[in-house]
Amino acid sequence: MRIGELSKRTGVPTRMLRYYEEQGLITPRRLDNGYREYDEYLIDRVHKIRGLLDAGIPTRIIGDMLPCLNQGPEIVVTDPDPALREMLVAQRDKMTERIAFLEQNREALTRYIEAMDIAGEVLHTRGAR
DNA sequence: TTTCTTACA
DNA sequence: TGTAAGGA
Repeated sequence: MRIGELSKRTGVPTRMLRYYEEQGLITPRRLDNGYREYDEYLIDRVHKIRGLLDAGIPTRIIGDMLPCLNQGPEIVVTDPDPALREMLVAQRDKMTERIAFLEQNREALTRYIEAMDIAGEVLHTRGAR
């Protein structure tokens, strides 16, 4: 498929798909006319990239992680890189902090929504509109 | 019509 | 990221 279809199927703007390519995150083939040709599996890859990006992980590290993403639960590491390991541990810790932060905000939202519902109940009780 | 590259906001 | 230019 070409970039337009991949964009529709992943919800990622073509602009970003070209950017990911620039960063070495995806490498589509080229058609004779120079158009990019993407394989089906890249849809999943783009989704994973989005997930990591949304989690706040820089594209540079995502590039290092990519080989792990394509493998299932049984990850096979051929060349253990101590430096990369350090980066990933640091990223994981940041992610943990982020999750805790999000949980707090989720609770705050829940409380506010409840307050709104209560206010709504009052209006109904009064028969107001 | 869709995509391409480059470049600016 | 969005958008514009100038082609194919």
